[in-house]
Amino acid sequence: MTDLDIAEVARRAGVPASTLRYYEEKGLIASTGRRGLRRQYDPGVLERLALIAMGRTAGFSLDEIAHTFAPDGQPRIDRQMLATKAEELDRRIRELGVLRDSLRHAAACPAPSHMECPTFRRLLAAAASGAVAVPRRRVPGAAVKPLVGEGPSDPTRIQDPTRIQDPA
Amino acid sequence: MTDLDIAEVARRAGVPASTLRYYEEKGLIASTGRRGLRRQYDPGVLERLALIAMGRTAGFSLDEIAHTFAPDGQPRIDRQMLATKAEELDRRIRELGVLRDSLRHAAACPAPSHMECPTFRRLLAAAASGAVAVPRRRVPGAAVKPLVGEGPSDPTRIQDPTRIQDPA
DNA sequence: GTGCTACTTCAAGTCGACTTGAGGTCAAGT
DNA sequence: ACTTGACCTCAAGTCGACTTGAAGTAGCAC
Repeated sequence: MTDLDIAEVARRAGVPASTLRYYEEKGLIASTGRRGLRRQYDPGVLERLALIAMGRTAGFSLDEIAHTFAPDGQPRIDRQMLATKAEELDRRIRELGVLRDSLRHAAACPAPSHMECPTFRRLLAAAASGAVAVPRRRVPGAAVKPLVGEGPSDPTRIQDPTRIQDPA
Repeated sequence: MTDLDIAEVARRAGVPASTLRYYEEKGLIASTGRRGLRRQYDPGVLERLALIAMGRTAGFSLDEIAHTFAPDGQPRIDRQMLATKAEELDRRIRELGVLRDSLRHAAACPAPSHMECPTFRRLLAAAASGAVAVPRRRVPGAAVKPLVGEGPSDPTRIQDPTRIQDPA
């Protein structure tokens, strides 16, 4: 048999064996059997792990990733969902671009205090205005909320209006 | 006095009051005093909160952000650190770009199974090869590791070689 | 002076993705 | 046969950034 030992899979995939057990528990991967106690894996698991890793960095949760695998194990990918995620990612990329520029500017700006630098303040305002949002407990690329359309409304309110405790 | 009540700050900054208390506890913000029990804040706290939000989305932890405020409360920003963070962000942005393209392709690709699509497999390989890494418990933009340079070495090994349990 | 209510404190809980530890098992080498 | 050592299971712990809940308090309207 060409099956791989869990240690071998761990080595090749660059993840600890404990993670493989965890993934198995979550239904993300499956072992082909045991040799003694030890899990054996089909080499194809490496591809699957790569897919999982990719999904993770794209901002999917393990549960979401699990759902993109059809019952038969083949990746049954919801194209609409992918497109949606791609858009979220795209938005996030642009946000981070603004941030990166802000950081670069702040690093180069000669103003003694950054708060006195108009450019920095402008970037700060942009960041605060909701153009940039911080994902709530989620991996990197994940977007936060649909960012409901706001008109040129109340400039005193920044960020997400849904999370207010006392709207009175 | 023009000080703001905690509820007002919460409303304007778009964060729950509990978060403000938490930030105060962590030393990120300070109240100017109390009216009765209630915290009062200088309006400048809004700017500071914006700064904090920006730092968060740039991938700083709250502790790191706290350090970028000098004891006197003025943002004393380490330019070198900013430049470093900007670079990390830049790298992350490029990674996410690859991911986004992968997702878009997968969404558009007519191949019945994505695993049979050469383009998808190529992107997958790129993702698995370490070109894209998933930040370990860290907010969005944070980079993971310096990604030590690898030559055209063993193509069977993917990801981070330092996290192996059983190197035997 | 009595409520109402939004605040207060402090401890504990939550979430996701794993990791760690204790105690046990088994294939292989000597 | 015995030892070794990497695997096994299962429960519990970790990390960061908050949130939640219980129990208490003070400003303001009446």
